[in-house]
Amino acid sequence: MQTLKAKNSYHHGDLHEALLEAAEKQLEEEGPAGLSLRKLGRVLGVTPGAPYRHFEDKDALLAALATLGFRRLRATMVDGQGQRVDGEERCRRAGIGYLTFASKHPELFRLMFGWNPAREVPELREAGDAAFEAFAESLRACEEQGLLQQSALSAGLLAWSAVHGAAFLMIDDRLGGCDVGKDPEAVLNSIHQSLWAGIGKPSAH
Amino acid sequence: MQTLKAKNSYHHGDLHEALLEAAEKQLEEEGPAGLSLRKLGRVLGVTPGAPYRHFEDKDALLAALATLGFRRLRATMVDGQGQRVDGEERCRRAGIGYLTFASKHPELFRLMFGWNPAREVPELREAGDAAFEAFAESLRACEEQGLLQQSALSAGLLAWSAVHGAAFLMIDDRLGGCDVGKDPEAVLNSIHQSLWAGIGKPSAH
DNA sequence: TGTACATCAGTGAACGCGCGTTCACTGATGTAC
DNA sequence: TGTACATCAGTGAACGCGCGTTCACTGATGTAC
Repeated sequence: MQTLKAKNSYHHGDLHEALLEAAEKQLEEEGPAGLSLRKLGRVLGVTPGAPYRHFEDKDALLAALATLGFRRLRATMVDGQGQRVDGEERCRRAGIGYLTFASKHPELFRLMFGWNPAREVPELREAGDAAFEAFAESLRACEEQGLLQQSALSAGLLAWSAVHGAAFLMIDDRLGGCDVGKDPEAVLNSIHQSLWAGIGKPSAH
Repeated sequence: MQTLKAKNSYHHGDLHEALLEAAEKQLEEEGPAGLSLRKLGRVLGVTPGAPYRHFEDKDALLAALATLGFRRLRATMVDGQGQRVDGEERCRRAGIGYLTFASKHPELFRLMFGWNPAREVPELREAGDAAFEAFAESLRACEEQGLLQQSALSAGLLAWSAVHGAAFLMIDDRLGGCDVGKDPEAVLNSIHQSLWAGIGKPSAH
């Protein structure tokens, strides 16, 4: 078994991993249109055919990249949540994780959500659903603690929509008019606050 | 002056408009990767060079398309709002307009928000800002009527985020787990309800 | 420990493709008189 | 109303490009004995 690149050999060592890394870099730097298998090969010092030993075609690479992204998004949210804090704080932290991920990897984030592979890739959808689950869990924690005035499902629709939308508006640089900047935590705190208390005057209801 | 296609002539009549229409159709049917100037020419029965009489390059066409999309999005929201209804109902209707637009023109919607032209196109950004303004106006109406418990700006961040996020989740078909379907009005009503009243128990605050 | 051999991950050359864009051109249109 | 002419919106051919993908191949790797 070898994990490092073998010297004096045209074997790369771990081209599979290297391709994914380089693809992410290329995606972030040049956008989806700038991502090509040939360029990847060039960057890694490998011939154009080499990637096909590791991915069936370009779509498969893209799907793997998106899947990986979802897993990292989930991890970012889960790791941030903690176990010893109450539900509301868990939600807040999950939201911050979400926005932080989006602002650090905007193109990957767009790929994950905007792109659909030509053929179905079950693990991709599963990874996406699992990411949403991390969010849903924090809401169910709230529900169990009696913090919600509605079902976790219904609150989740709004909460996820809000965080997801804020992520896009942030990376598209459309939050100029609002007084929060592009700082994930600031954006999330504003949203969280309004979300929790509602925007309407209580008296009106 | 002529508005109809001249017969027995290679002059198209209104190639500019026809290009935009065909481009939108191509975009919706085959996604952004399937949109090419050459194919547009082919579809319209015109040589590959012809489009360059009307658009400097491909980016310019795309920018024009996105600009047009923002104007229509704004119109959809404004037309739906009405003048004789109260602020909250105006918000609701603007939101429905937003979601309806996204679900009818998902690829255009993605182009409008996800794509950034290589060079700055002022009218594009203006059109985008104007669309947001339609939203903001309905919130200011609420503010004037004393319906909000916070500034229209701060409520607007959440409201816009929520509607924007819901639009993306809807067109990406990620709302399967939530009990609303893909119907714009149903999705918006759920969001609207939670948004207005808040998701947290009042007692907790 | 040494050797024979199957497997694996690369090579390198080639394929066909569709694309964006340019350019000298020409026929149609609209205008000035 | 008729004519000369400038402008305009097309033509058609060509350019170079980078791409995805295939394929027969070969050198390196790891394993069975």
